[in-house]
Amino acid sequence: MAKAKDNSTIQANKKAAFQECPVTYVMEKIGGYWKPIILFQLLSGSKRYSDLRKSIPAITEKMLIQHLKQLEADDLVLREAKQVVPPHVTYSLTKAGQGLKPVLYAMAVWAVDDSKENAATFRRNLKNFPGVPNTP
Amino acid sequence: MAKAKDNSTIQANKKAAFQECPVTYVMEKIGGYWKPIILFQLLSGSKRYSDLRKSIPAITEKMLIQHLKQLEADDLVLREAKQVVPPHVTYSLTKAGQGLKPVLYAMAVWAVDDSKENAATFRRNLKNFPGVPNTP
DNA sequence: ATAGATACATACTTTAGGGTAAGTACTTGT
DNA sequence: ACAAGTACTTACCCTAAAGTATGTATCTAT
Repeated sequence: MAKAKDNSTIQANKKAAFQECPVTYVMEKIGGYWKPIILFQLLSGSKRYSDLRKSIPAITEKMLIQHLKQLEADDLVLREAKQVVPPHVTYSLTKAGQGLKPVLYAMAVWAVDDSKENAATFRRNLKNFPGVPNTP
Repeated sequence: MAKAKDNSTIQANKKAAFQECPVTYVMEKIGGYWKPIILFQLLSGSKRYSDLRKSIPAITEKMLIQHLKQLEADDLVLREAKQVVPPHVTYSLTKAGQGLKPVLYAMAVWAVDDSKENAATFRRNLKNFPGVPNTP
C-alpha cells in the first residue's frame, strides 16, 4: 500500500470519518475506481488472477493486485493458492464480501433511476466529463 | 471545482467506470470525505449554511460550499436563498437526494455488521490507522 | 534456446482532491 | 467606529492515490 504520513489533517479527518460515519467506513473498503469493478466480477463466482485481468482489460497489474491485497486484508475476498508451478491462484468473495451484495444492488438501482429520471443531465454530465470529445 | 487535465489516463478510466459501473456512478456523487456527512446532516431536514458549518465543526468553509455546489449540480441538494441582507440560504435534499436514503441505510447496516462480526479486525484497523497513538 | 504463461513486486512520476489562509460585501448591534 | 454575523470566493500548497515501466521465478511447449 501507499505510505501515509502519520500527522496530516487529511489522515486525521479520514480517521474521524472512518470512526463516526458508517458510510465512510464502507467507502474506505469499496471506494476507488477499481474495487467496485473487481467486486462485481467476483459476485458471479470465484476467478483466477489472470481471469480478472482479462475481464477488466483497462486495469494495470499493479492496481489489480494492490486492490486484491487490500480487499483480502479487509476480509472481503479470499485468496487461495495451489502450490503448483505455474502458479494457480483463485480469488472469491468472503461472507462479508457476499454481504455487500444488497449494498451494491441498492446503489445500482439508485444509479439507474437517477440516470433515467434526468437523462438530459446524465448526458450533459458525460459531455462535460473531462476528456470527452464534444461531438464525436 | 478543482481543475482536471483533459487528457489523462485517470480521467479516461474514471469516465469509463462512470459510464459502465453504476456503483462508480454513485461513488462519484456521494464519495469523498465530506459528502456522506453532509448528506447525513440533510437527511434530518433542511438546514442553513451556518447550521451545517456548526454541525460539522471539522469541515472548512471551502470544502463545505465546494461540496454543496457539487451536490447541487448533481441535483442531490436544493439551494434556496432568501433575497435579504444578512443572507439566508437553506439547503435540503431533492427527490433524488432522498432516494439515496435506502442506499445509505444499506451501507450503514453492512458497516455495523462488518465491524461487529470481526470486532478484533476493526479495532486493529483503527489501531493501525495512520496518526493514531498506540495506547492513549 | 527461447518465447510464453503464471502471479506477482518495485521504483519512479503524475494528478486530483483535500487543506490553509485570507479576503469580499453588506448590515446590525454597541 | 468597529466588531460580528451572513454566505461565500480565491490563491496557493501538500499528499494520497492512481499510472508507467520494468523486473522476478519457475515451468512448458516449440
